[in-house]
Amino acid sequence: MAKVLTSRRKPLTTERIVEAAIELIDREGLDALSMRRLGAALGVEAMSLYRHFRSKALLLEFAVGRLLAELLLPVPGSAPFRALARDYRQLLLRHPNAIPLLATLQLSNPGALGAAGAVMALLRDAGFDARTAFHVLATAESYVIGFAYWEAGTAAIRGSAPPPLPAGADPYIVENWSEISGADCAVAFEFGLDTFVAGLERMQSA
Amino acid sequence: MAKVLTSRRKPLTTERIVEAAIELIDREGLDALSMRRLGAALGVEAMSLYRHFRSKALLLEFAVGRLLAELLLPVPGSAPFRALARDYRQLLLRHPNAIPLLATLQLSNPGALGAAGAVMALLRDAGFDARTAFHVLATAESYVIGFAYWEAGTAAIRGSAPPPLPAGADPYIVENWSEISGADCAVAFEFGLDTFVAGLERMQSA
DNA sequence: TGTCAGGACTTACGCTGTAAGCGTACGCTG
DNA sequence: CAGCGTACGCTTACAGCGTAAGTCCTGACA
Repeated sequence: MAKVLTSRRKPLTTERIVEAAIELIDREGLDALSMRRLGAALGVEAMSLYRHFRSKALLLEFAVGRLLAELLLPVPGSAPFRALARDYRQLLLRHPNAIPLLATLQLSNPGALGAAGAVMALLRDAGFDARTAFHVLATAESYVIGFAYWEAGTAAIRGSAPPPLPAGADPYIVENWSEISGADCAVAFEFGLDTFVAGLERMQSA
Repeated sequence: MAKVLTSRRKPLTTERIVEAAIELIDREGLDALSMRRLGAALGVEAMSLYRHFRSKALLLEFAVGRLLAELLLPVPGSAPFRALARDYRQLLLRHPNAIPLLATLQLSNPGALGAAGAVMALLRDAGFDARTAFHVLATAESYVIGFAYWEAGTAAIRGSAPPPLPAGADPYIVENWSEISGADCAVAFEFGLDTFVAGLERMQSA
């Protein structure tokens, strides 16, 4: 099985392809990831990639798994619930072009299952039953993913200078436009996180 | 300006195009919306659409605006905060194929600005300052959008029968697989909403 | 040395968004 | 009623996409 390639060209492997795909997505965006361009980045023709992945969709699935592996999964016994959400957010900030990929991931993806398992174990240790833990997981994941989209959708109004107010906006928005356009995403994220955790504690104590 | 077309063909208008686009997305999915197919649905060539929209992206922006118009915006004085989130969720459930469109909408979109203004006015009446109202809006929108993705990403495991457990899953997941795969999305959504509102109340009273 | 197989390459098809230019028929003006 | 301007739909064309099918080279082993 051991290959000794004397050829100058490094052999194509699934790992190398996935790595290059993520690199290309990070650098040039999701739309820039075409099989031809990915091949070119690897010094290879597009069709050669199909030796290793049946389809582009499958390749992307592997890329998602690879990205999720960057998550620092919680050590059992620790209770870094906030830290976990923050860590996931950091992952999305490191790979903003991959957000749609992570948003549409299926729970059946091995990487996702691994992460979900770790989080649920954490929540079990905190005293949640399985179904509630699943709900908490759903809520947290929803929030982090949704917030990433919110951040992208409001990025345009967060330029250094308060941008020109779009015409026809609601009076209350006009009145507070500088306040709004000056909002800090990190603060906004923490606000939602605090609110959610406060709600969890209140419901747990009730 | 008034046109009296004696021709048999109804004239193309931006409204008719947007309507047809949404119809096509709902019926056949976002990927099925190509300029050629949209043209065909309207009895027209693809390039004719460019008389009315400079690009496909612009057309989609209008479609988003049109979809947001379906939202039942709150009457000032009422306090249907939960109802608003639910209403947005219902919109996404009515147009599941358009979720990526609504997720990536820019706040500069007139439809989005209108909705945001109404929600912020509602929050002001409830006693929030502008910045906090903006944070609440961000959190709520994030949650609803993110939850739609969660729902899509877990749809596969919610078949009528507990689906085959993927190999290599975490033991805790294996143990509670039936509990997990039997989870009800409506219940999960309400759980997160309750948690969030409870947190808001607690932070407001503190 | 002969054979085999794995992996990269070539070609080709139907699809995409859209730039550029053409033709026609309507509605206004004289 | 004649003629014109222009709004608007049509045609052609191009580069790029995912990928099915088939070819060919090269290294490994008998």
